[in-house]
Amino acid sequence: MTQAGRRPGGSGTRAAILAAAREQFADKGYGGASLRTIAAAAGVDPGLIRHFYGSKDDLFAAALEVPEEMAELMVRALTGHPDGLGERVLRAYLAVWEDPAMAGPLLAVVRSAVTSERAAERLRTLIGARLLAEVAPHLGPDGDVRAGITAAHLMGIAVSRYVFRVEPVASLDREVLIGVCAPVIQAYLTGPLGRN
Amino acid sequence: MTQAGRRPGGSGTRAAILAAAREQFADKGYGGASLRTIAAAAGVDPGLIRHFYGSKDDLFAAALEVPEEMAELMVRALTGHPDGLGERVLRAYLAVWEDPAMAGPLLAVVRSAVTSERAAERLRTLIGARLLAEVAPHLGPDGDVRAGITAAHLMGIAVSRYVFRVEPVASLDREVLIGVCAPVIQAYLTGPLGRN
DNA sequence: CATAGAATTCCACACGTGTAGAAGTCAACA
DNA sequence: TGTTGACTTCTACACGTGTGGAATTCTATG
Repeated sequence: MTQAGRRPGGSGTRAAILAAAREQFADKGYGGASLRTIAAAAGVDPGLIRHFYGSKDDLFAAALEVPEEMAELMVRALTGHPDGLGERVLRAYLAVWEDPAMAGPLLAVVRSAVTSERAAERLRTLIGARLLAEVAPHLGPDGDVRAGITAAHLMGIAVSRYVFRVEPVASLDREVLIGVCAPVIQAYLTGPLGRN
Repeated sequence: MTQAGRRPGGSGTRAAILAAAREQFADKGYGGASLRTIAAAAGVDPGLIRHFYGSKDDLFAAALEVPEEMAELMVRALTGHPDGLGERVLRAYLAVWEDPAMAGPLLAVVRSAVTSERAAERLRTLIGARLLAEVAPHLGPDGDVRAGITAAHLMGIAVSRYVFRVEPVASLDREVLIGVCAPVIQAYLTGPLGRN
């Protein structure tokens, strides 16, 4: 078809590959996305993936490089004034999942974590090393339990709403969701812990 | 190696295949488990899978046939007296996930639902058709929101604790977990809904 | 005892996968 | 203006996949 050889002008091929990879990994997971499919989506020869990124694993690692910024956002929301903490955290969390640029890599991590141990480890670090380590100390004793259970609840919301799309949570109005869950998040983070 | 032909005596081959399939699907998902791997785990020729179950899809469907019984348990816990509802539900839920016979198929559904649309649909039916349909009416108006958000929270706990094994929830003492979360489940199901 | 059918093994096909390397073409710098 | 190196294409390999079917041996039914 097309002739071999370099194309004239700067060709954002490398970026196109990464974008396509993020998309494919996000909705098929590591195992489901193939290099040939990714290359096709990027309108590019499969060999270029190898040329730019080496192996599939390396490409995958590159595709997951974004969510640091997301952890930053969450940490900022979590380490503010205790007033309105629950609502602020929940809003920041939902905002992350509704911004395609950040939700993509997140979906990729989650969709892949069920199969690839590398992705699972990445997810654990994302939650554990960043959120827990930086936030737990601000929450007094039992801070790790507070942060951990909060993370579990938030993950349940994201998985139900954005990954598996289970009704009625998937199509629940965002403000209603916030109205119902924010007080619980607030309580998990700052209220009395459990029944006493 | 072994001669072809039927073996003497009743050989629980069919059951062995199903058991191996459940195990493999549970920890690799639909895509990750291969017929040859399943056959090897069952100590059986791959051809037998086709002979007994037809296609991989059919085998998968058979492997997911168990969780009806689990939905039954949850519904029974949910439709009892409102006193101690939260704790009762949470205990039943954790019991299901800690019983290998039921957690296996559940893990298979969750691990596969990220890739196979069939598994995702199954998960939605499991939660939607059974739990929601039978339980929501007992919870008054907003019953579907109550049940849906409760399901989301529970799913978050299971996913964190049993699928991704995110700390500290993964190794949290069960009684502590119940102590912290049961009141919230109770509130989601029967308490005032959200801030007013 | 004969015969139909179930259980089991093996072989083969067509396809998709990740990886590898060879060869061609252009850009940038000396 | 040459030459180096980055970019691009194609072809190929070795392997694993789900599926299909032929051949063999046993059980069960008549």
